[in-house]
Amino acid sequence: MEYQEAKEKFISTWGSLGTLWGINKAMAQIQALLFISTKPLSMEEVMEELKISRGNTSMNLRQLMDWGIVTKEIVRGERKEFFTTEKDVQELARIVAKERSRREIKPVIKVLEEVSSIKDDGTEKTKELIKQTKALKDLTDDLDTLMNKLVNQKQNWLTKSVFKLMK
Amino acid sequence: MEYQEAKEKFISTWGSLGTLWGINKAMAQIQALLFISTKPLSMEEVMEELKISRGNTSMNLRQLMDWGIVTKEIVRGERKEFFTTEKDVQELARIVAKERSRREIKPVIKVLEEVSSIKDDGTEKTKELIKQTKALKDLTDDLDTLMNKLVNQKQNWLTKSVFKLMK
DNA sequence: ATAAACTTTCAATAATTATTGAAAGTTTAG
DNA sequence: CTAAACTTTCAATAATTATTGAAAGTTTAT
Repeated sequence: MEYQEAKEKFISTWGSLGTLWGINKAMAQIQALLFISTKPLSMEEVMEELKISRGNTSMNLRQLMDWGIVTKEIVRGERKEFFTTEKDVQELARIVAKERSRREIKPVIKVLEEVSSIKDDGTEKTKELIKQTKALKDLTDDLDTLMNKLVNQKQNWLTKSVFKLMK
Repeated sequence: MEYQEAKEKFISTWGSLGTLWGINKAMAQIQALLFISTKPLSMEEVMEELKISRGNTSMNLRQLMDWGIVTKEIVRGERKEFFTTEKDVQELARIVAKERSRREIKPVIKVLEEVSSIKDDGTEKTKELIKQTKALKDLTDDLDTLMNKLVNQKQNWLTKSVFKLMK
């Protein structure tokens, strides 16, 4: 496999995987492109490489910046803006985990708390609703805590954690 | 909040959360409905409760069965089929984690392996592609391993794991 | 201040994904 | 075997989500 083919394969795979880590295709592809680039890229270059419109590029770069995954670079002597992504995969994973916890998991925990604390009217169906949503809330809470714990240990947290759990 | 409102809130929240665990809205809603039901439900009942068509119900129940989350129940004296979902949240999480690993993570690892093992032609960009996809592959591998380890410990695995990592 | 270089916004449109419903298929009872 | 009861399939359609491109906005150089 040649460089160009490998590059395209990587970008498209990573793009379609976007859903797995909760972002859309274009966003994931832009991030992938920056991730294997040896230098910061301009909007023009991103558009060109991925064959997407200026508007799309602009919006998705903004979202990536909102997530904290991509940052603007100033290149001296250049008028236009350049972009880079976090290059350390561990740091990347840490950012993604934190953001997903904040954006998706925390709000769900809140709803589960509300639902599971309705008044027990003594009926079987109410008891079941309370019991099951409570269990789900506890599980979600635990998963969220675990994720945040994992992710807050700097340096090789994953490897360390895997090792710990193997014992 | 009354039972009916709480129920609807739970089903719709869980439905919109579907993406987080990788399934679609209707699938997630059906699962949610079964999850808080005190008895197996027929297709008719599911359609009725969620206001969705027969075809949609049939297809999504099938998918849930493919995932191993929902099972058919035979109720004596009844011609039609009834459905139940796994009621234990830990077991549920275990099934979901395993399926996502198999369906989504493993295939990505395979692509990352292919891409990261292209011939190093000595250019900077090829080196960068190899280095970064390799790092991503290792991370994904670690996450997958961790997830499977977590999930294969029966009984309170999550609580135990959280505890372990707190030390 | 003006104009060029560049970025953002957003209504229109395209692409994708989910849903319907009716026809075809299957199973069971008699 | 036949008919009723039930389920599945799938082409058509609806709903949702992503993308475009051009106008409006911003910044910088002179």
